Amino acid sequence: MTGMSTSTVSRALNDSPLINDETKQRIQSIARDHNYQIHLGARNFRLKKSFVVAVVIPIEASDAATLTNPFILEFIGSVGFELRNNGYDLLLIQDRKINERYLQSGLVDGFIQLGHGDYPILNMLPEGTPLAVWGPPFAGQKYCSVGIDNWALSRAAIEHLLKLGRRNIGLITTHDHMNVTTEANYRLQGYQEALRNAGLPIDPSLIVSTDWNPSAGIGATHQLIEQAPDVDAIFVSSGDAMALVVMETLRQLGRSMPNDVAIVGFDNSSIGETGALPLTTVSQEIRTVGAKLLVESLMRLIDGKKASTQVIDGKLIIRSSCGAVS
Amino acid sequence: MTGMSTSTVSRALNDSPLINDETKQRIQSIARDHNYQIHLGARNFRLKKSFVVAVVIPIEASDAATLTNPFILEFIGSVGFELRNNGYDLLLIQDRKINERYLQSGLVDGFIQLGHGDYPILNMLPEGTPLAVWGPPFAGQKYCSVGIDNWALSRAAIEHLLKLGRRNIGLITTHDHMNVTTEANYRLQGYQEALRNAGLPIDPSLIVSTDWNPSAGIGATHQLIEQAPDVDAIFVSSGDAMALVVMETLRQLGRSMPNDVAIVGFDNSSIGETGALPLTTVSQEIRTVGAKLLVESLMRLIDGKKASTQVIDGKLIIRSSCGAVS
DNA sequence: CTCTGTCTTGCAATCGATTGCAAGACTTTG
DNA sequence: CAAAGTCTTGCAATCGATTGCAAGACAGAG
Repeated sequence: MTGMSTSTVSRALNDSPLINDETKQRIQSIARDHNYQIHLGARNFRLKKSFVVAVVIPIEASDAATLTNPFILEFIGSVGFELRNNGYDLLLIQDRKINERYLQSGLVDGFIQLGHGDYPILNMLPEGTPLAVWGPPFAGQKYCSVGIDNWALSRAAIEHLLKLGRRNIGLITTHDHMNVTTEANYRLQGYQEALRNAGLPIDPSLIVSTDWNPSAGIGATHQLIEQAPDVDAIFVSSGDAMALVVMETLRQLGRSMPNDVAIVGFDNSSIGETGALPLTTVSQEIRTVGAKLLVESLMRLIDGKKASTQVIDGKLIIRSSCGAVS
Repeated sequence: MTGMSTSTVSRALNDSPLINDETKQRIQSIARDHNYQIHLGARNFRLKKSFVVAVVIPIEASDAATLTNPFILEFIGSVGFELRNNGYDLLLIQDRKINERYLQSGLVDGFIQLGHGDYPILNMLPEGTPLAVWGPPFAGQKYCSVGIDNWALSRAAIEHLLKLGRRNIGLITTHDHMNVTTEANYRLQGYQEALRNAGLPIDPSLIVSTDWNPSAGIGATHQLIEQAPDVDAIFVSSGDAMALVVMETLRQLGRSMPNDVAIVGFDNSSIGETGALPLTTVSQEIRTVGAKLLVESLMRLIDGKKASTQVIDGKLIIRSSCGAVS
């Protein structure tokens, strides 16, 4: 050692006011010279903190589709950036639900989950579990979430198409869209509300559901064209990656865009920006606002404070895949 | 407690042969009933292990391009899957280089890094640092890496184009391609070797370098077409995402594919598969082989064994973006 | 010179597990 | 019945930090 006791050294390194300035300097410089690294495992154990947050992402190696979703990487990257700004590390958990084991075992201080996953499970968590979920609020939800208003933004997307004179607007959604506690359902509701407000009927043949895999857009497009040959716009609410596949399939089917069919996607992925026809889409603003609020909320919860569910402003980003405004 | 001492309980839960079977059952069932969770922080502290691996990925929130690279998500997902199979968690570190602090402080047991990053830095790490890097081997490298033979596969890609009768083959690469310890350089070497073997000159006007952002493909394509108007094939060695942008730009410039220009990409991202013109590309086989070997190597290093650098078989995946074989 | 108060520093407990060693109970053998 | 051996269990140290409390050194006041 430095001739001092461990308590003095500990206090010196933590810049405690109890320690004489001179001693402090000396100890700190010795630590520096010897390239001393505090053992965070021991420290965290003693302090009952880990300074690690579990980020729960529904990707599975067995399911190629999930490893393909560009929104997920953007989510991980921007949340990780905000966590680091707050002095936390990111433990990535590939699962559809949070596992309390990580919290109870002292491995992490809290959870951030992408999507509500299995909604009832989250609601049954013990009170006080620090958890911030990315997604829109649902009725009766007992935990904190941050997300855009999927319903309103979907309505805005459809209203945009209506304003452009489109009348046979198709919807491509995911199989879970009838489950009330899903984003897909909110997007469906927004779609339906916009049509109702415009006095148009809800035509079931204009609605097609698929799984999450972007390539499922091929079959969905064929099905939609078959069921509703006069479709003049498609809202691909399952994301931009699938929207690109839909556009390509339409092209092969001899439909021109945006003239014959206008397209709107979801997520504002960069892949939609530089394609053949830049994609009109809904931005979730995860990188600009979402990640920051999500992490801020979790930090409050970890500190034992309250954090309320927030709805942030998304954006309808208008590019040429819908044609010019008429 | 259960009436037993902590040592007995500890041994019972760890299924030690020292403990009477009956006692063991009783303790285990009590633990189950009380929903006991071992405190891994304490255990890991005692055992001087963390069962966490740091995965170092060069993504930055400030740099949108990196959050866009589809290969990165595939890498994270498949490495995470393999780690979990080995009982390890994944700590995501967004940086271009590993930080020994994580190891010394007991937070992680080892590192997996995507790409060699700053090659000399890795070579100066203290011996015994458990590190497995994804990438091709470089001369004088002192650490373990796993990756495909970028040189050979690039040569194979060009040979494929030559066989199809292409003679003015362009290369889009990244700015670091003249640095000998980069993948970009290996890809350049493969390109040049194939041309040399075919008795063709290396024409500098056929080589254009860009940054990593896929949208940089627009400018690169314009530059290439201007410098070499008779280009009849382009090897986009910077990845499939950029290859798609290049194809779109060519289309806008009035070139038809694959007739006027054949295209080969890199990484075999799913976005290239379902596009207008399915993309011929080089697969790094990360999901099928790479992640497994990478994690296996790291496990050996963590156990104090040796792990040798490996070159795995990549694949040239032939789709229609080069036209039919003539 | 003594008493009190301020500054520094060290002692020792603590966090929650694991584990070498000792010791008690019980069984087997001579 | 005693000695030796086998099975179980508990004691206590340990991992590397933090921190409440005690105690020593020193200065200033009375």
